[in-house]
Amino acid sequence: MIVVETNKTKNKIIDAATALFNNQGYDGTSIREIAKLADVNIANISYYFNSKKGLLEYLITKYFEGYFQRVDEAISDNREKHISEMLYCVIKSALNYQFENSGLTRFVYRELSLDTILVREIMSTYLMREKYIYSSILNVGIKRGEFEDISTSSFLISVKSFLSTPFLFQHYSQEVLQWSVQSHLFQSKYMSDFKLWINRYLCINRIQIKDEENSYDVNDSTLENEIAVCGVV
Amino acid sequence: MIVVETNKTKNKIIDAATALFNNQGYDGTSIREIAKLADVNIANISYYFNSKKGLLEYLITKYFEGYFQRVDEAISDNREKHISEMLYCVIKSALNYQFENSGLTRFVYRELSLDTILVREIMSTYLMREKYIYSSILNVGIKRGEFEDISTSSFLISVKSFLSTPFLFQHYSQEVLQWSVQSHLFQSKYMSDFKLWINRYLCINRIQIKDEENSYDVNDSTLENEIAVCGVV
Amino acid sequence: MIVVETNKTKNKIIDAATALFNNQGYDGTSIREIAKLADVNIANISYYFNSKKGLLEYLITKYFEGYFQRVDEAISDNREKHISEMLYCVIKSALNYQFENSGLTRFVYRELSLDTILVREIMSTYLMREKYIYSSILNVGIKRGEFEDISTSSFLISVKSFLSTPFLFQHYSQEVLQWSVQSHLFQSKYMSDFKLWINRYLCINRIQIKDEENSYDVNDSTLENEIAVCGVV
Amino acid sequence: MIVVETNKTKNKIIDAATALFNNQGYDGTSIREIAKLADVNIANISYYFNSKKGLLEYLITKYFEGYFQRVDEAISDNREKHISEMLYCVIKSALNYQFENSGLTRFVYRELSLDTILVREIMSTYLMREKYIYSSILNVGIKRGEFEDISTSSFLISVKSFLSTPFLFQHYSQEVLQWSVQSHLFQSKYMSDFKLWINRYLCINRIQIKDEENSYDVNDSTLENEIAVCGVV
DNA sequence: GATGAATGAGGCTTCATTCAT
DNA sequence: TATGAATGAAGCCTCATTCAT
Repeated sequence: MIVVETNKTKNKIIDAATALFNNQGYDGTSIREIAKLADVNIANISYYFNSKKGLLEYLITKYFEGYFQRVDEAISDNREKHISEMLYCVIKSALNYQFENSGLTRFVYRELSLDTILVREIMSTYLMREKYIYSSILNVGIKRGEFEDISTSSFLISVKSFLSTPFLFQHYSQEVLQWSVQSHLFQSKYMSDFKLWINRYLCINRIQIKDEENSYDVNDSTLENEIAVCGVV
Repeated sequence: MIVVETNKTKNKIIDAATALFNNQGYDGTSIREIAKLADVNIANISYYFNSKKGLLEYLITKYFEGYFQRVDEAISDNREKHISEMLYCVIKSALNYQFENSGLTRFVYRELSLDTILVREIMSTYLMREKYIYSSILNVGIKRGEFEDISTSSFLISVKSFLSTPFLFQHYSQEVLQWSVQSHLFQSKYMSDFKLWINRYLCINRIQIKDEENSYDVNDSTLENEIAVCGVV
Repeated sequence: MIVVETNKTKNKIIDAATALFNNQGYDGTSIREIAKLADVNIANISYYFNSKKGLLEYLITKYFEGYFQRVDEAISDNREKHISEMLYCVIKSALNYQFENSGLTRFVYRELSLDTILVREIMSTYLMREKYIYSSILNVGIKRGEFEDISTSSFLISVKSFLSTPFLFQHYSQEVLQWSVQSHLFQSKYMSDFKLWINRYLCINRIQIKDEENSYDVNDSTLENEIAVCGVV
Repeated sequence: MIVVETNKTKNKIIDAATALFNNQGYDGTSIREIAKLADVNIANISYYFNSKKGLLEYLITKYFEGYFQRVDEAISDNREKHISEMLYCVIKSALNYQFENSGLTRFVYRELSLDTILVREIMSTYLMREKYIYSSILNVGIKRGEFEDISTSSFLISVKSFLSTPFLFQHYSQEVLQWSVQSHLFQSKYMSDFKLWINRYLCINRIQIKDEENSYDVNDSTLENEIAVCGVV
């Protein structure tokens, strides 16, 4: 019996490229390095992705496809809830996806801060789509009288800022703050901060957002201790 | 009378490099491009900065020296005030500095998200110093009973996130949100959001932060109109 | 039948580099020139030798490996003979090797007169090994009572001088003396001079060194004529 | 009173250039290095010598002028003596000059092993003149019946080899043989070897060459000890 | 599928030199 | 006499890519 290994080489390239792009940036990484880390012949990169740029586009596309899949699922799964709860769940799903693909995520956010043709293309497709999703949620909330009447821009900048910070400052957190954004603790705390934000900034009347999986409570003494151990508090 | 032109060529290089690094990233920019944009011979980059890396280090150093000068001034000028007012003024000064040097700023924030030796050095010097400054303000506030007892890490990540977002998402704001973060309107609004954050998250008792220069009022109808024109609201 | 062409490009580079290094010196030759003379793309030098310095090291290593192979063979083949005969045969082999690779040889001798790290490394390996070989021969000769008790240093400097002169003064011989050190005549005469040196300086009792291949006799009238033709005598 | 310092800067350049050309070769040395070692502005090299090549030519010319001055003096001073004694004294003077300028000497010998236009020019002038001098001495010796009838070429190659070896193998002697060719001991021994060469190869009847200054005797026990100390014997 | 050879373009840096002062 | 600014050319090397196998 022959076990078909679905494209071992291709996956090795993807993993190596993600790691290197993440740490050194796209332009700071050569395909030579990628091939070496992947333990693969250089020509394979051209073979599978046509070019270095093709590899970049593949990774970004892969990132956004996964992102929207997760976000769309979250929307479907939370149709029935209050709009603030839905927003919470959507952002939580998005953030979870990002944490599961943190290397890819940091790299994509960094790359999107450039002014290139590729970036402009991404903005006019994926980011427009994302804007549509989040602004729709906002508008529904406003219409239903759940949310304050804040501008789409303010809302979106806040959301994007919230989603990107753990990744763009990942290295800073580790080196300067000695605090791992990858830890479960951080992620719980970060989500509860978002809950706070929804309540204090967005909602007209405070509501109780239920969060089954993650029953993190800021006053939970166990966690307090964990934080203390981290030497952060 | 002799007019001293302080090193025209060097400044032309600095300006060109800042613009290109800002848009294309450090690794995405060649010294040939810089020399061409600066309308200067390529060898001058070596002459003035030794190497491309030397130019990078010069710009980053220049950025942080200006940053700390502004921040230190703000601290000196606001010694007498409430600590929450002081925090507000310091952040405002920092943000003003960044807006005045927005190209340099975006570039520095992006570069700091990499894992390089240079970045590690910067973190262990400039960012440690910055951490010391902001965490001192936080601790004083906590001791005086003005601030909630939140962790240094949470505080710093919020501050860094606040300071960086307008720059890292500058292009996104323009292309996707059609909203210029460079506008006076945005900057006023952004500062008033920070005032809100201090009051709602940080301060135990809400206080009235006075801000002479910037008497921006969210309900000011003129500005509302301006926003409408921007097509954002 | 498949004819294996052992790396045509690599060999073309080697030949071109040898010729140019020989005439212009290592530092006086650019890899552009080498590539041009070899009729090969410049990047192949990096591809096959990593760097220009790598090419240099390759050539020097190649030279010494060939040199010691020849010398070791000569030693093995002449174990049974008198030590003075053995010395003669070893030096003859070495000199023959050098004449067969005269371009490489001149270049290596010239390069070894520099004070570089590479030269120091070569000295502590290859030249130490060479010293060991020749000084062993000397010591055996002294112990057996065949050779005078002269110092290792004097002996080695004489030997090195003898081996290098035809190459370091090759150009001088041609231009100033109109005498080709590459000619069979020169080489025969040079070896017979060495025979003389062994007899007059080194050996306590004059012996008759037999030299099958090279039955050159200084009084041979044919050769005298050849010399006359050369316009040297 | 103003003391005229005869061109301090020029001399600093000459010294630095000699040292660096000696160790790294002409092509291996940049004018930047020279200027730095001389602690002088780069432009001064162009100012005093027009170009790097001009500096090279200046040094080589300087070398040969000094060389011929010494040789001519030796010839004048020893007109009355036996021709073999004269030869001895001339070579001794030449060698002394070379030892006094050993840096320059090694560098010149190395450079002359190249095939450049400059070298060809030097050969057709200085080296032709040198050839004339030494071959005249040889011919006079032959005519007078003092010397064997050997070819000019053989004679000149031997002489050149003798004059150059201590310099071209200077580094080799130090590193491999642990023997300083700069020492007075070496130079004495080397001259007495030359005396031997004259007697055994060149002269028909052995003569006693008198050498006032340098009464070195191979059997002198003091020197034997000195040699022993050097660890060479 | 995967590879090693080979390439042209362009990377950064250093070169020797010039010129106004 | 001496210098700092500035330059064009060339240095070596690495880049991403192609192609025959």
